[in-house]
Amino acid sequence: MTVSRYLKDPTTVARDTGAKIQTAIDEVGYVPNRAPVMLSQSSTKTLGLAVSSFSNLLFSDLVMGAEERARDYGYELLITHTSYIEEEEERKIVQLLSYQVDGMILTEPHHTDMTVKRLKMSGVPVVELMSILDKPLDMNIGYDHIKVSYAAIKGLIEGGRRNIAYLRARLDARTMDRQFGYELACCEYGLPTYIYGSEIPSNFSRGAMMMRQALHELPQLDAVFCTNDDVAIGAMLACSEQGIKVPEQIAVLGYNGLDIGNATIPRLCSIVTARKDMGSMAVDMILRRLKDDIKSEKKIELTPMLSLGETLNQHERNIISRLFDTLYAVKLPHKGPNPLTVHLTHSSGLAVD
Amino acid sequence: MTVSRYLKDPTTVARDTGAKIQTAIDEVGYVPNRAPVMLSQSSTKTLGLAVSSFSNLLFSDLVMGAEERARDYGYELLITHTSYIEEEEERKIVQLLSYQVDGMILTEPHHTDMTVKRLKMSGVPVVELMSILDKPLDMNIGYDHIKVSYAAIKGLIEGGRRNIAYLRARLDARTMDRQFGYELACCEYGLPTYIYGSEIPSNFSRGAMMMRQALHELPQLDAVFCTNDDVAIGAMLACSEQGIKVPEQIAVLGYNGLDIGNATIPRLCSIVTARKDMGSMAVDMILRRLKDDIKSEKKIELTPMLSLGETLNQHERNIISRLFDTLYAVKLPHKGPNPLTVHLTHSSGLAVD
DNA sequence: ACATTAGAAGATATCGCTAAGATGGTGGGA
DNA sequence: TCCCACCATCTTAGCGATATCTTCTAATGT
Repeated sequence: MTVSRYLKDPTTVARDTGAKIQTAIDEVGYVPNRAPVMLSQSSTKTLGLAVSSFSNLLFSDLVMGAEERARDYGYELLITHTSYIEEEEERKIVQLLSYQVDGMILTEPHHTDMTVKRLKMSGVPVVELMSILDKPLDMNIGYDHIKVSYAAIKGLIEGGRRNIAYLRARLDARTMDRQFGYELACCEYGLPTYIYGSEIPSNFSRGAMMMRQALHELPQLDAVFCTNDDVAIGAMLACSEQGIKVPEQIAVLGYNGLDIGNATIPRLCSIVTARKDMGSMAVDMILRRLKDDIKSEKKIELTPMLSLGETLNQHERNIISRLFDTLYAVKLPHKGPNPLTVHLTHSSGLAVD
Repeated sequence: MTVSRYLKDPTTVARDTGAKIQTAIDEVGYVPNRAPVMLSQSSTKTLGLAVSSFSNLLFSDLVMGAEERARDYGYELLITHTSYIEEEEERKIVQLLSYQVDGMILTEPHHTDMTVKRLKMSGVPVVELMSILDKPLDMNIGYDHIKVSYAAIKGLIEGGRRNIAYLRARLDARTMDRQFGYELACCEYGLPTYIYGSEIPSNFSRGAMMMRQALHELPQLDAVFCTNDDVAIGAMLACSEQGIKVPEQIAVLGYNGLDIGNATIPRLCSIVTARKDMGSMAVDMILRRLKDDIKSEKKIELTPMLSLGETLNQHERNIISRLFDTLYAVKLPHKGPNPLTVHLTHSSGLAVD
């Protein structure tokens, strides 16, 4: 008991007793067993985070954001990945719950029935990240990828592009959302849609291969919308290989705004998502809920930005940026500054414990 | 108790009792608490894996290899990352040990004294991956990056290159090993060394920037050895931007053999490390140790391969490949097939439980 | 010298699961 | 009819940290 008290707060123990304890701890390399804490009903100061993949750089930023914020408040993360598969997510969520996490952050929009039941019954706060959902399990932060893509394609069209292809990779939910927004915009303007997908498992090469195929089949092609930046870089490589000028002949638009896009010449123009911020905001949301159980914020829809890359011309970038702003003004209940900023300012004043 | 028995093996319980239990479990979304298992001294069927980073694709392959193999034997992984920092590794290893893991896989070669003590005293099997170490904590699988780099540079020199630069990124141990091998080879042939490093935090852009600087300062440059494939791709982009022909004017050699390198034109020639295999071999090693405590294999030095990329010419690739083979023949105690193959064949017959 | 008190250390019970052993209830054979 | 065997289920104890309560120790004032 004295040891326990010493570990929690050394000043509650007599000085020389504390010294003896510390010596013994160093001697044997003692590490507390957290099982008893998990057994008692008390908080484990641990949050679970199930990202879709470790091989997509998208999620490493998210992990960093969540982990930094969690550490600020004395929380730890248990991080796992679901491979974009519902059944895998189910397994991993069982694992996380079995460790008695205090909260859970998820990045996939769809879950098995059993997963939903377990999360509801466990009573832990849950944040679903990445996409805005119609019926979130609990809390939700993300983008409406349909609307975002619709606005981006609309911007390309209003900027003068007429034959826009969509290059997609893995068939996850977000890829389909983007496709839907793309089709919506093309349809509205009576323009044709060209969709390319490939089964080669590599995003980078996949992008190049799809682009080669598109260039081969569509001499009239003047823009490509890529489901992510890896695919977009691949597409750019294919263009440069065939001597096609970007953006003069073909515009290339990426999604997520990963660092990669800043290394190419020209730099890739991409729809930037606030990955790190989503991670830290999710932790904030959960901790606030744990602290005073106020269900204030349940859903935060974010507005993307457009990166400064030159694979769209200036005029097109301006149009899309303006459409993104409209998007936001239309969607949110009241006008005001960017919701991201509002939230971060607000939450930075959050005091947990 | 009956519930416990049912969960472990449903046939040990009367059929209708089992049905009632299952109904109740589904009803409440029951998830077992693993704290009691952690409390008792019994195996948790859990291994800890501390990779250096989630933002390096290198490690996602490693995670996949380890996780698949672990699952085959009914084990789970707790995955965390150390940001290449010893103190961060110390924190994360305390976390993993506090969960009573049965084994530990690490990817960093250096540890704090306290970390070493804790691992030793905990008695869990430890595998250090990536580099061959002089004094491994316990078991060890990896490459001798000094020798590998030395052989690669020697091959470039014997192939006719005279002004070879080394482009490095983060100053981790493996980067320094590669630099040492590079310097050794250049020194042996009386050739100058040119080392470029940058503080820009992005690997991809960093590679391009370093290469631009090298091209500017070194008109005589005829080869670059890159500490990883991200940097190498960046270097290739810089070459293509300045109209420099690869490999005719400048050879580019990468390290790790990530998929990215197969999407470029020409494809990147890279030193391929068996990342996924290292993950699964590490799990094998630990499970074998746990099973029968035979300390048979303690250290496995792997031989790299050279990818088929065209950023070196055929002649150069042949020389380096031959040197890699020599490397292996020299190093291992007896001649024979590639140790990787040997091991995998052997371990695939491993029966745990 | 003794009473009082603050401060330090100890005792106890608890969490959920499971190994091992105990108990209960049924059917079949003598 | 009685007893035993067997299968199904129940009881008990124990893992390690900690909240709470109790006990011990030593120093101070009178």
